[in-house]
This record gives sequence, C-alpha cells and structure tokens, in this order.
Amino acid sequence: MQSLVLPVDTQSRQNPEAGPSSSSSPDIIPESILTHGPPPPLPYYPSHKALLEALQAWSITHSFALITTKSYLHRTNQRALFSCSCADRYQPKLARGKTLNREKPKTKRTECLYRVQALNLNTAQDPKWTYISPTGPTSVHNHPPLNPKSHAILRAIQRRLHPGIDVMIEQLLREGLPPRQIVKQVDAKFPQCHISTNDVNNFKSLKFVKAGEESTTSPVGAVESQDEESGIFTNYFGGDDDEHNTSVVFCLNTAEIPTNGNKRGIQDGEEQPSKRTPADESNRRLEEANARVKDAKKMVERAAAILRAREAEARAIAAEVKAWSQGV
DNA sequence: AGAGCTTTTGGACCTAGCAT
DNA sequence: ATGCTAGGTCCAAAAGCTCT
Repeated sequence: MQSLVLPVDTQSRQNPEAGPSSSSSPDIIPESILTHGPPPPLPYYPSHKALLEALQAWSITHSFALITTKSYLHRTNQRALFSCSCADRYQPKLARGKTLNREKPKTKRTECLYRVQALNLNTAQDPKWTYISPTGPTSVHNHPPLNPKSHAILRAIQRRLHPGIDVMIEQLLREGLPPRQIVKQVDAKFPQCHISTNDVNNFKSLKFVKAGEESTTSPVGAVESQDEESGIFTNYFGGDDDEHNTSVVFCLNTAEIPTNGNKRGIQDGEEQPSKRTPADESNRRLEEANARVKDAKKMVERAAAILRAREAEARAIAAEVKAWSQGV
C-alpha cells in the first residue's frame, strides 16, 4: 500500500485536485495519494446493484467512489467489476462531425487501477452477490482523496445514503424558501453533502417537473400522511427490491407546480392569511419547519440504525466470505 | 444589479458487442 | 478475463431570460 507504481501516460490527464495551474510535470506523483485498507466484509446481496451500493457507502468514507465498469457471464455465474470512478481515461462521446466546445474538459479520470471483483455465487434465479478483495496494483489508487465539491458521484452517493437531504430540500422548497437559504440550512445539517443553489434548482426542476408530468396522467396528489412519507424511505433503505429503492418518489400537489404563465407560482399561489400579522405568520411557518426537520431527523436516525444492522450482519459472515475467496 | 428560474449543454455513467 | 469502442441515458453545470 505504501509503494506505488504510477501511471503511465499522464499527458492527456489532469490531476483533478491539483487546481487550475497544472503546470507541474505530468509524471509528478500527487502529494497525498489516496490509501485505505480493504473493503469491509459484507453480507450477500440480492443483486450486483445492491452490492455496489453497499460498497459505494463504504467507499465514500474513504473519499472515493466505485462504479460498475464491467458486467459479464463467467461460466454459469454472473460477475462484475467495480472500479474507482477515476478509472479509465477521458473519452469524449461526440456525434460524427461534432467537436468539443470546451477547450479543457472537466474530466475526473486518472486511469486509476483500483477495482473490486463482484460475483454471484448462486444462480440468476436465486442470486447471492459478494466480492473478492482487491490485491496488488488493483488495490491502490493513483490519485488523492476526492473532494465531494467537485465530484458529483460522491454527492450523489451521500444523498442516497442520507435521504433526509432531499426531504429537507423538498420541504424547504414547499415553504417557499429561496435557494440560498435552503443551501444554508441543508449545509448546516448535512455539511458532507456540499449542495449548491444549482443543486437546489436542479432538484426543483427535475422533481417538480417530473411530478408535474406524472400528475397529468394520475390525479394523485401530495404525500398525505407522515406514515406514507416515511414508508417511502423505509422502502428506500430496507427494501431488497432494488428496482424501487434507488429513487424517492415525489408526489406533489399540482397546485404547487409553477406554470409557464406563472414562473414564480409558489410565491404567487400562496394563501394570503390577511387577518394575521406578518410576525404571526412567520412564527407559524417556523414551527412547521421545525416539526418537519424533526421528522426528517427521525428518518435519518432510522436509516443509520439499518446501516448499523447491516454492518453487524456483514461482520458475522466475514469468515465465510474470506474462506470462499481463498478457495476460488 | 442581483437573485430566481428555465432551458440547454455536455461530462459521466452504464451496458453491450466484439476482439484479443 | 480483459480491452476497446459505440451509443443511450442521466443529471450537474452553464447560459440566458425574467423578475424584484
């Protein structure tokens, strides 16, 4: 883990954390190469996706992210390769005749060799996914720890692990808070997620527009009760059905979706409690906001409890996994 | 002028097919 | 088993417009 053979042709690469100067020689080893121990033993998972998500949860605690780079059939068993998100080199995907507009593509790729082999020990009908711990050159990174501020995949994993982030953004948006205020509040509660006003706006356009499209086909309105809302997150965290637990379903009242003719619909569409003083109204909204934050806290605590339980389960079968991988 | 909002762009993820 | 390539999809970031 200490000595490293470092990459090869780095001319076409940039060290993503080196800053804009990049005047240093391309063969210079970054000062703080990312090093960490092997992944923790994990329980068996019902799909390679579920295993990937578990390993991703571990990887972000070591400031890198794993992604699937290969999935193939080995004899009768399905296998997959999970590589560091910095693996591979930058390969722009452009249509014929098109050129890259940006002079300096914002690639994060460093041809990092770190990868984990995943495999299904059982059949496709009764899947049982686990992994083989990396060794040799594939067990080391060629880049420093990644900064979530400039690596969207790290932020995305954080948000998957902390659904309270999206809940909070959605609630604050509903309250009509401006993006800057939302960023402040979310950052105070989830400093690791590093959200920006752009994140908030993207969240809004993506989720609200999607909800708006769905609501045109289905008249179902908002999440009616807290039970229903928390049920969504129970599914998100605890469900084995990974087709449905990777994204949170947002159902909003169509009345809350801004229309073309009313781009600031949330403000303009608000009720006007004319008899109340502004101070009363502010206090009421503050109380509501506090109550919602409390609910979000509970959800996050429950999620953490599930995570701890899975880790305990993982430790229990560590020896079994190890024995199997040595026998391969 | 600055903040908010919508739309567009293009980087990154993911998978599959074929080659070695 | 792994490398190479192509292409579809997703979504963060940028660009530009609107509103206060």
